[in-house]
Amino acid sequence: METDDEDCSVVGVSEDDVLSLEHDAAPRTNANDIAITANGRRRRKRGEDDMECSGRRKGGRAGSKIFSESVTRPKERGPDGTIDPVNTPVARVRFAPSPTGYLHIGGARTALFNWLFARQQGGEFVLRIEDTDAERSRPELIDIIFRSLEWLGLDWDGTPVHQSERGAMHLAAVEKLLANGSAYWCSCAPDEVKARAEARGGTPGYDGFCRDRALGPGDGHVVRFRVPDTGITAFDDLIRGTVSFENAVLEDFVILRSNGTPMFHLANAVDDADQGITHVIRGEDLINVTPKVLLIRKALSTPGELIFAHLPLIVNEKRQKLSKRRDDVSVGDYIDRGYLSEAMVNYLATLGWGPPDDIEIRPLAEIVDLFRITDVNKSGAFFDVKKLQHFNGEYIRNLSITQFVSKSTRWLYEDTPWETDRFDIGTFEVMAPLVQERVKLLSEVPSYVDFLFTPEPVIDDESWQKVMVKGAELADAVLDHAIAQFADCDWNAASLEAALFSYAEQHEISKGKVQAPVRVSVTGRSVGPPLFESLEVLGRDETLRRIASAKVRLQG
RNA sequence: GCCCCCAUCGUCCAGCGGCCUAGGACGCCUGCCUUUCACGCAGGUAACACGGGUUCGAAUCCCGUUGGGGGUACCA
Repeated sequence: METDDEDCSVVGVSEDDVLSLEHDAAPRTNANDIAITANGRRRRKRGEDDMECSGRRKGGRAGSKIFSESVTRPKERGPDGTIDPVNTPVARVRFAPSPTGYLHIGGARTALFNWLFARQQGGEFVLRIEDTDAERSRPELIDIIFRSLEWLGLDWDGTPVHQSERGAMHLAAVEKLLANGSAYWCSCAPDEVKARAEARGGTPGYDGFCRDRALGPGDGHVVRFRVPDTGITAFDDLIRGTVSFENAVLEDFVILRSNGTPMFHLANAVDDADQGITHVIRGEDLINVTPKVLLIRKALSTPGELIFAHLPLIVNEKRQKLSKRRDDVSVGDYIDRGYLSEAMVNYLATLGWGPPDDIEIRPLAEIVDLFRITDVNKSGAFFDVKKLQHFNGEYIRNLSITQFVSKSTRWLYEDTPWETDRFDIGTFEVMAPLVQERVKLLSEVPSYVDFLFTPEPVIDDESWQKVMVKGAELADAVLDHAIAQFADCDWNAASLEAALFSYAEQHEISKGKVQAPVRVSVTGRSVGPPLFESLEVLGRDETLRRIASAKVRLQG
């Protein structure tokens, strides 16, 4: 089939949004020119306005604007905007996971880009569970996938459709294809197909053996689609331009299994049509199945045309597609490690796309506004956990104390280094602000406050070695000084600081060196929250007890 | 093998024929701030894969090479 390369300009992309880039900046109108490149892709031209935007980044954290207000955005499109309110159908996209595993990073990104596109277009984002393969589908995973999407904040429209429940419709389509000659029954067993392929020279693929045998249904029979021998099947991709395949290289693929269930291509083509899907946004790993789906649609006389956008793959350090098996990519695992969904979604949005003003960390509402599917990259993107962590740290620091405490809850009560009944939320709340600005992951929270809730500090060997053993002489002297001073000074951070650092002044030693032995004695580690606040919270008796105990240990 | 896709700092993104002595972010390094750590601040490091065209002019357009990835199932 020859797909007339129709315009992809049905895609509505608002180019006249009013942005408010900083709280104190007056809203400005951004009128950007549209240019259509040779291959039909819409590109956005940067105007002077944009230069002005990027220069408006001083003050505040560079590249970060979590605090900013969400943008105001007029719903109506400009006179020469891309949405024709009368003739353009509402964009309707779908995320179609198959429940063969947890939602992983790649799936999350695909869902996100679909969601971004739908929300920006004022269209719909629907879910379809592609569970036609009963062997591999695990129903219990469906709910986990939903919950992961909810965690990410990607809300969907309507009720998710389960492909497995639409068998009748798929079968009807197969009947139709059989009836109009676009498909035929085949009795070749997989190993027969393979054997013949090897025999004729190693080129894999089905040889069309049963094409004209006029077989009917039967045990072990499948239905294959009759791919045209000539011609090309092409489609326009919003990200890649025109992609075309010669029909001759496509084999007659199976559309109905011998157990009577439909294959992915068939169900996919039928359901997209039935659900009124307008745009298919998915990973590039599916680009090769597109001609098959297109061929089926044509043979079924499906009206309308799908618009595709194949996203670049997210890859691992070896530049391979993320795999559930070898890579650590389950969204659930990231939740468990203390990533904030806002940070995850924000980071995912920067994989394959970047905002025109280079400000990467920003509220989702702004990303919805700025996102252009046509500006998505073509090449694979490495999932950089380091950068994700940086985003996460930014988001954590921008939480209110209340939010921080609340989001830390599960790390305070589950699998903690302390006995639950020794934990005191009030005590934690005092320390919270000091912890919040130091962690990149919520899972790190316990290590900053554990010394307050365990009977004894958990001694970190490396810290002990460095401060107490190698610096034994100083440590001993400082500890003696601390014991003497702390015995009767006022018990607050300021007094404690003055009391301890008087040693630093007397002996002309840096404060850093002086505080170290006390820190290790009391908290077990050489790093942690500010020392004097920590001591104030711990209390005089326990502080003195730990210092004395450390001295004993130092001796022994 | 065959088909498809891709190619700018280590990584992510910007670049849309002159504004590029290639910009931002993460990372890394240096310094400042500082009771540790972290934050913050000021710097630094570092890239147009290669070869041909087209053009007055190419990171940007075209072709090829090389490299990488994806697909090649009665998975999706």
